[in-house]
Amino acid sequence: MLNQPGSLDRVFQALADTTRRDIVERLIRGPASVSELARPLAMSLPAVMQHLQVLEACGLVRSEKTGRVRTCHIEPGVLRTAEDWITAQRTAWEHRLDRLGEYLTEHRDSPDQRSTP
Amino acid sequence: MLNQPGSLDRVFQALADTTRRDIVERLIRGPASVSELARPLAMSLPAVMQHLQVLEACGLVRSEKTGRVRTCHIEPGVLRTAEDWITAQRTAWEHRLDRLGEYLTEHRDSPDQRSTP
DNA sequence: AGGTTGGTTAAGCATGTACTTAAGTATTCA
DNA sequence: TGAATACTTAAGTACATGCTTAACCAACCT
Repeated sequence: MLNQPGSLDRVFQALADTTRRDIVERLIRGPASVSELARPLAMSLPAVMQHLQVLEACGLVRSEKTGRVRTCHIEPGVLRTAEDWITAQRTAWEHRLDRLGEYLTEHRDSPDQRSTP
Repeated sequence: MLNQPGSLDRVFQALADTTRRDIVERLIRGPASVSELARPLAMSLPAVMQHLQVLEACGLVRSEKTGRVRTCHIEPGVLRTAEDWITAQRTAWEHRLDRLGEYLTEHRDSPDQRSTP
């Protein structure tokens, strides 16, 4: 749908870090403030903020500040774009296997060897 | 199943690059040699080799050399591990929405405001 | 044998990533 | 008002990434 060219790059990049995936898993269970997110993580607050910026930059997380506390929550739609790409590949793979199977049963008795039909 | 701790890190990292996703999309349609993979890509052969090393390091791609040509093919199981993580998050999110919906209909007439039930 | 094809290794370079510490700025509470 | 809380900004560092070019090796072909 509304996918800029480098959009998948950023989403997969964001997910390629345990800390960031932990943050996503936490936010899936409900919104949280920055320091709530930081509490279980073994790193400084600024480091957590930088992870949050990565997650916001790719649209996985939104946040708004009220008073002095910033509350973060997920935007689950972006997870879909990543999931969709992977699913598309896997289903393409399975279709290929199906076609390969058809080919093999059709040519069951002719022993000609080609690399890939 | 057999997931080392940093395994998802490597898979998502591998997918976080357009060139590498292009290689995966190509290999989904069937095995290919290194130079077949390199042909449509606007970069040197060594650069392609390095991308292939990343894809092999995370188990997304296997390759074997016969004669002087190395043939690459996908290992679709690893795509599953990435897909599974994302799917798990999305379903957790949907369950949360369901629980939230139940809560709201049950307390439809009591206007007490809590942040997250 | 000698050249071409297909891949590999090594080294170097510019940028990006994942932190750190130190020093801010607003809010809220006592 | 003045201290504690909740972030924010800036700057610096160490290491990883994504390329490049140059040189090299091992089939194959003629």
